[in-house]
Amino acid sequence: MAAQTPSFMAGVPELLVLRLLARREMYGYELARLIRLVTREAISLGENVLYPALHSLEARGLLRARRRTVGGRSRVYYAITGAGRGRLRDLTRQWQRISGGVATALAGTGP
Amino acid sequence: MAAQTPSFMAGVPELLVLRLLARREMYGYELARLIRLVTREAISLGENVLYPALHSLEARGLLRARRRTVGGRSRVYYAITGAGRGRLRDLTRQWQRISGGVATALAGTGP
DNA sequence: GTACCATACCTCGCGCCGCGAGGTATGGGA
DNA sequence: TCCCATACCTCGCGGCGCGAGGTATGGTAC
Repeated sequence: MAAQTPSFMAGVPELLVLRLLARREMYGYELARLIRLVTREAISLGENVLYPALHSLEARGLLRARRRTVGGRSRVYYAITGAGRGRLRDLTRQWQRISGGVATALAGTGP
Repeated sequence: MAAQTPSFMAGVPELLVLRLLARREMYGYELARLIRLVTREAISLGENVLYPALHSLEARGLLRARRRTVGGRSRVYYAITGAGRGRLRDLTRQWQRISGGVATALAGTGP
């Protein structure tokens, strides 16, 4: 098990993307910046992580994509679907269970 | 990206094992039960996860293993090393950063 | 007008790691 | 004798983050 640089990041991009798109439609680059902002720099998703994630989510029917041109710039806007919202609920529950469990374990007595 | 059943578990076994062994020496089977107990059933590590993790941690010098026979049963006891404690500090910091970031993002306004 | 940076999108491949599925051996109670 | 809890183990799949790279355009500075 256990990498030199263990991630704790598995599944997090999917969760954050769904969560932010549940508020409003956005495009990739915007999402990347917002994630840094909303996590107070704690989490920064590279575009090599973000774009494949968006494509996968779209292919699975959790997002819908449409290309728009705004101010001479072509952007791909993503919106969450009904299935996406269901998935978001599941992931949120799972995240809270796991992170709660770890928090409890870390809080135990000892150094 | 994104599996059907996304884990949120990456790195967690390593973190929990180091944390519990920082309290006292233990053997694998005992660890498995204690993790379920200490996380209030939120996290359950299968032995297919736990044993490879222990072997990897030992190979990397973060744990020390010794075989003991107790009550007619042969057990492999693991103890954390100095390097292991350093690693535990790093992992704990990383975990708090990531999980804090996610919590902040999830807490944002809107469903 | 051309150099440069921010914007905005993309792909390939590596390597890690959880996890399902399976296996072995022993002690003790029904 | 059967069966369960204890106690250890391995193999292989598949997902996914991430490093490293690539393309194209608009606006600003020199």
